[in-house]
Amino acid sequence: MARPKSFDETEVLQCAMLTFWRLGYDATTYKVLEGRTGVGVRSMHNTFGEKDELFLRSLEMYQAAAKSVIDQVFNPPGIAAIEALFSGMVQPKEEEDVANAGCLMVNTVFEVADRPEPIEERIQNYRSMWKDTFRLALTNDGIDQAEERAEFLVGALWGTLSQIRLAGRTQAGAPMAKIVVQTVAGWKPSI
Amino acid sequence: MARPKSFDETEVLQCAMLTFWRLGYDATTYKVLEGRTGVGVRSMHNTFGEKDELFLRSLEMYQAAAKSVIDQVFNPPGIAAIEALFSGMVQPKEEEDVANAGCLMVNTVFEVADRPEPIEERIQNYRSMWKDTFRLALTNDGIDQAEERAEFLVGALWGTLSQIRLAGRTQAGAPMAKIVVQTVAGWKPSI
DNA sequence: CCTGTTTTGCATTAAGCGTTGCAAAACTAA
DNA sequence: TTAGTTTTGCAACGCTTAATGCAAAACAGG
Repeated sequence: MARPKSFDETEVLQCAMLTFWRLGYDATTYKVLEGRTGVGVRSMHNTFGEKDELFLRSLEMYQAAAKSVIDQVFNPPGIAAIEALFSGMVQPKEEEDVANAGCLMVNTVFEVADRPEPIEERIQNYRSMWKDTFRLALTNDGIDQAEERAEFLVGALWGTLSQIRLAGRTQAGAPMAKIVVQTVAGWKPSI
Repeated sequence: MARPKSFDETEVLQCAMLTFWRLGYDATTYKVLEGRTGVGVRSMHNTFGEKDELFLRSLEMYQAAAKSVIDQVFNPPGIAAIEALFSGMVQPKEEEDVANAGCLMVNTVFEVADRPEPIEERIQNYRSMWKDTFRLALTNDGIDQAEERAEFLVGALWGTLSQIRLAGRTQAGAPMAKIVVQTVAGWKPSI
């Protein structure tokens, strides 16, 4: 009935998400994405709309992936899952290309100063997801003060992810970058 | 003999430094600085040259200020000084305007992806300054493994500063931002 | 083949930023 | 006052990026 798209939409979206993750918001231009996906600027703009919409959809895809990891690791929810999460973040780094990109949401907080409402809302939602996960795991194992401790754990997680990206971005931090991967239980930003 | 400048050079430089610190590299345009200092774009460009030169001089001014703080706190150099440094970072926040800007050098690592040689060199130099400071303090008190422990302390300091800026930039981190100030022993970015 | 719809490529617009040219303004020293 | 030097304001240029208009190309279905 009409001319079909020459590319897979979710595939291109994933590439955009990974590029935002690795390169940051500013450095990820439609032109850069054209170079990575082979899809023309006009076509991407046609299907994804404005840049912020593409970015928002990238954040959503990122969160969905994180959620599926949570479902695996926190099954059942408990202290053991929390331990597995944090210990899973320290691993020898094999491939050079698997960089220490940290967390897309945390990076965004650092790099994007004035965040549009939908973006900020998504970040808060993501943070809540983690806090809820921790709280449930704590209460399931009968730990008290679950609320405060969940808050503490989110702070620990996000702070750690900050440090991971910092290490990956400084020459002096290179040695650390070789043993600490931003991996969340096997989930790496292979690009 | 000739028309004099209508502004104090170091005063404007300090304003630039604080603006880079608070708003980041990108958001600090000559236009923004004109709004803050009242000095015309052309005049600033005339005296400070290209933006990267102004930024480099800002980093130098920042480091000089940090060095004078070090000279005060680490006098004499020792474990007590290290304790004073870290405990000085946790203080109730009085003025709302004193934000959690973290550390200009650390922020730059996060925000500026491709850093020119002189900028990167300055950051490394700054890091070395802190490492040397810690090493001296440790050896002066007869602590062994001073080299590794100094490296550890720099990591702890920079990581903490990352978390401080992160907290200052998220709505969810606001409660933390109220008790953790980026103050390094009384040195605040009052702007 | 033909028709209708969508994609795609090219060019363009608009905005922001760093940077520079130029001439008028401002000031000091004689 | 005058001469000489520097600052300053205005405008413009070049560049990058986001976003859009438009017409040709590509395709599915009749």
